[in-house]
Amino acid sequence: MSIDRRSGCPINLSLEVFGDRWSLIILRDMIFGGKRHFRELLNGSIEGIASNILADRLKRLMELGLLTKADDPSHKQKAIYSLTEMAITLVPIMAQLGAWGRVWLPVTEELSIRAELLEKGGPPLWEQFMDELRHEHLGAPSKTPPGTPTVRQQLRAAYEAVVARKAEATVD
Amino acid sequence: MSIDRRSGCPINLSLEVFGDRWSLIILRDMIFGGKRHFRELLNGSIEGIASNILADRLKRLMELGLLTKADDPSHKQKAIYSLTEMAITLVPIMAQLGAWGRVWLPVTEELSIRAELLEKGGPPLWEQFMDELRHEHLGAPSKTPPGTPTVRQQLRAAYEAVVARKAEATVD
DNA sequence: TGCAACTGATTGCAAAATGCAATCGGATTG
DNA sequence: CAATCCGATTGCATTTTGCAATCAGTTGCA
Repeated sequence: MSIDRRSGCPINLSLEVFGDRWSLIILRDMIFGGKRHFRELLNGSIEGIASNILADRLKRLMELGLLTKADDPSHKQKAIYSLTEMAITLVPIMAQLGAWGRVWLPVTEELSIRAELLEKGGPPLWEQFMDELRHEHLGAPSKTPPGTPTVRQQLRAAYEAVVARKAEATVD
Repeated sequence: MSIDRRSGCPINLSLEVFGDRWSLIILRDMIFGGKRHFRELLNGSIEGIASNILADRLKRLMELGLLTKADDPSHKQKAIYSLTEMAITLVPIMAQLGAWGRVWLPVTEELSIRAELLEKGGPPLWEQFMDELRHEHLGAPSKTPPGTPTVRQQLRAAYEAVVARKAEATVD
């Protein structure tokens, strides 16, 4: 289930990592949704992944070096998954993918608001977000000045603003 | 074979477009390799796609609006495939994918030199390249000043420089 | 005129991946 | 001590993929 090296082209090799239906969805939920546990990923995502596929992909992503697994100290049978630096540096790719999809595909407003925020913020915001992820997942010291709202807070606020506005619009 | 809208998330929808093993490879060969005919794509790529898969993906990419097909006036049964604007704007994604793969995956130098050039050139070079692609595939007037070396020429020159250096190194 | 080579595909078939539902043993909660 | 939650695993039907062979129409050349 590891890489089979169809060719040494970077685009081909990248595709061998997440050129399937689920790997990038799982990483999206971990990066943007903050999901760390099996059940969160299983029930939390809109798309509804099957548990056997999830188990298989988590294993595969660990073998490829994108995730690590550790025991959750608070709960003996709970495992906590962490992003590695390799996975965290996917943020710019996710941002570009989101920006492209927003332009060309029938995205829904609630779900594309995050992509819009990331697009507007540009590389500086991506860097801040990666810094936060390194802090959460790798225990690295955060470089962002205290008091700055986190990117995840901004993402959540933007999402809820859209939902609230939509609810209001249906009342009118 | 069209999009099934598992969810309206931009990343999910993007994955439904090219979250398979071949679609992005075909687009890569058209964008970077300048391939326009069935046989060029079939025999030209390093990875070796099967003809039925190629036919299926070309059809699918046309249905999704990423490619168009036209008769080649010089040859009654030759078809010429063109990139649409939707496909041309994948260049930044390709660049980011290449940059990521170059850092984290066992790429070969000959095949990653293009990714390196695109990374070093940054967004201005991507824009120039997209402009050239619009000229080639959509018949748009080119905005790049005359005399400027095309990006494809630069890509080719960089590739051949690596190959030549490697050949020399084995002689020494 | 004849024929080989080339054009964009199509067909048949085996193997692999996917999706779904049910289930597992251990841990925790009430 | 029963119910629930934990990260998975199993069995099975469906779908997708990969490979080899083949297709009919077109072209170049003798």
